[in-house]
Amino acid sequence: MPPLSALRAFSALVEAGSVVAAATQLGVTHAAISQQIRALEKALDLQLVSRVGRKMELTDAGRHLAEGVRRGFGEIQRAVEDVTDEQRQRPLQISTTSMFASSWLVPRLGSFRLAHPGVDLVLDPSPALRPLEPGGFDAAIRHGKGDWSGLEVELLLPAPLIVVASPELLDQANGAAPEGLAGLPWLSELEQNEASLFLSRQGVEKLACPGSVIHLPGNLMLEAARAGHGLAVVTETLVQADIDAGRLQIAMRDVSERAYYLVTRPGLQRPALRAFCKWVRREASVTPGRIVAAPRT
Amino acid sequence: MPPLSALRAFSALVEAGSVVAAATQLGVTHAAISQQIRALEKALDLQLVSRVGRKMELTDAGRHLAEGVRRGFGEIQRAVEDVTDEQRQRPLQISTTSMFASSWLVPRLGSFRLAHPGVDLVLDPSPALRPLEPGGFDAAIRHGKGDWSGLEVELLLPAPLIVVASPELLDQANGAAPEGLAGLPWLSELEQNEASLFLSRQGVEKLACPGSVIHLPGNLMLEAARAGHGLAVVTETLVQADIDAGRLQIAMRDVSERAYYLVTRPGLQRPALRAFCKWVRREASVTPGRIVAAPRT
DNA sequence: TCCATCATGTAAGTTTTTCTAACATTTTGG
DNA sequence: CCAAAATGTTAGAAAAACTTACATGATGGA
Repeated sequence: MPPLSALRAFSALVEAGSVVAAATQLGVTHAAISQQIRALEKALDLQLVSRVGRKMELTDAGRHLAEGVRRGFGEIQRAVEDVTDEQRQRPLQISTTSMFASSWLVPRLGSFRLAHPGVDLVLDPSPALRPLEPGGFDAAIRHGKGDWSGLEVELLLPAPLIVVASPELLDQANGAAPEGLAGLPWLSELEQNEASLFLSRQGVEKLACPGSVIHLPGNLMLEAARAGHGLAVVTETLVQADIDAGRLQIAMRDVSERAYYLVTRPGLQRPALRAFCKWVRREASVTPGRIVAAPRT
Repeated sequence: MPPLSALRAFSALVEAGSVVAAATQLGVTHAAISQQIRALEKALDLQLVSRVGRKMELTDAGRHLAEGVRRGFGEIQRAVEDVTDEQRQRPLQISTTSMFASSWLVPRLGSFRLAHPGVDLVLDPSPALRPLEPGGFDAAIRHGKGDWSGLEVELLLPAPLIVVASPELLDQANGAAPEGLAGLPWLSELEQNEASLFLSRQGVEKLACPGSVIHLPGNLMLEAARAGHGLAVVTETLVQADIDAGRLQIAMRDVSERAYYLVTRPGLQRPALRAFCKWVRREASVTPGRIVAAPRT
């Protein structure tokens, strides 16, 4: 094994993109970095970077090594942070979709705070699956098919996508066959989320009349749907109560098998994260995704 | 971040289990280790090991840190080996079940060697999912439900378990209803494999008469089955040719959804491994698991 | 085209870290 | 209860990593 300090210098060089930047990052002079890189290349008997003019470029071997070393140091850094006091109290950062957050997670948070009073939570309702970097997000709850490679994926709730609207609106659409839906306005979230992909898969752009798509924030969409302002694509699990109460009716359903997944980094988890995952699992099993009757019998 | 050398000393200490052993492992004196551990604990302001007499014991924080650091250094070590061994051409080590190896993998290996002449393969037909440690196995092909956490899992071939026997034997058993099978001898592999778990799940020990289970090496089992020596539990995919040719007939089938999976470590893969995985994927898609007619129509 | 500027490469000397050697301390097994 | 074996501790030696200082080469604007 080559000296670790040389590997760290190399990792910093790749991350920072230049020798001086890497030096600043590690709090040393550029000469230190330069020497370490040279020593590393000599120790491995291998060229890692090649310079064309002022531009730095990685060789294939360099790229491979950089990626592995970055991961390795990341893992170590995370482990160190986990046991260090400052990070012990760092709040759990959970990334999730805004709809899941408002409809499922937030209403249950009281139970979590009761069970784990010492753990602070930060919910980040973001559209995309944020990278679970060290120091960043601890876990994510995502909607999809569970095919995220390189991550620990655990099924929480089966959540097929459905199209809902208020009963009045559907009656008005006369039968609510797919063709009948064409004339109705669509409610769509501002950001990309679990539903927008469904809309594009189904070719809703073509179905809907121009000007009949209303964009609005996710948390307001359900209210708009209940008020009869249009069709909304949602996950069945989250609007079960509305359906049962007759406030919303199912107009269409997706055939693909989608669900909410708990996504974490493989490997170690700090105690607070373990507690959160355990809690989410239990909450999800208490309220399993129910199988409802066929739409519009 | 504490000094990396201290972390490595700590990692070695945990791995080796004692200060002297760790010192030997790193090629230094015991004093060096002792000092590094002390420095690390001071830097983290945290107790990592606690001694009761001569016995060393890890604290909770120590255990957590040790695990993370071990993973991290492992990842780094692997990356380094990948780029240094690229010249040395360490052979790919593939762990798989003996039946899959003999019936599927080996017959296709010619195509792989043709496509990648420079890559040496080592097949290890072992019953259990070997740990994919750095320097050890690169990939495994396993039979199961794909629920291996912490590993990259990719479905290769749907492979339901079935019970087969020669047509003559089944005729003799008169109808081959599950009850009719009770009197027939069972063929079983010596080692644990994809079939033995099925046997125990189905309670075959009770079904079969005492003395009527023949244990033999996996590669001989199919021949024995063809020769009419007994019932064999196999994956459908691997005996499709025998069934089509009428040499074997299906007597029972498992209901659970099982398949062969390509299992790798998450993260980086060296070029030879990437090539192998790609090849396996293509081979598997060329010969997809066919859906056959119901058994014994 | 040329020169100022900026990023990097190199070498010698200094600082810092890490290791060893030697000795002290503690525990275990006979 | 003592010898052996493992660990803890310290001062000084060895090794490493870093800084300073200077050299080289590329870039871009005058």
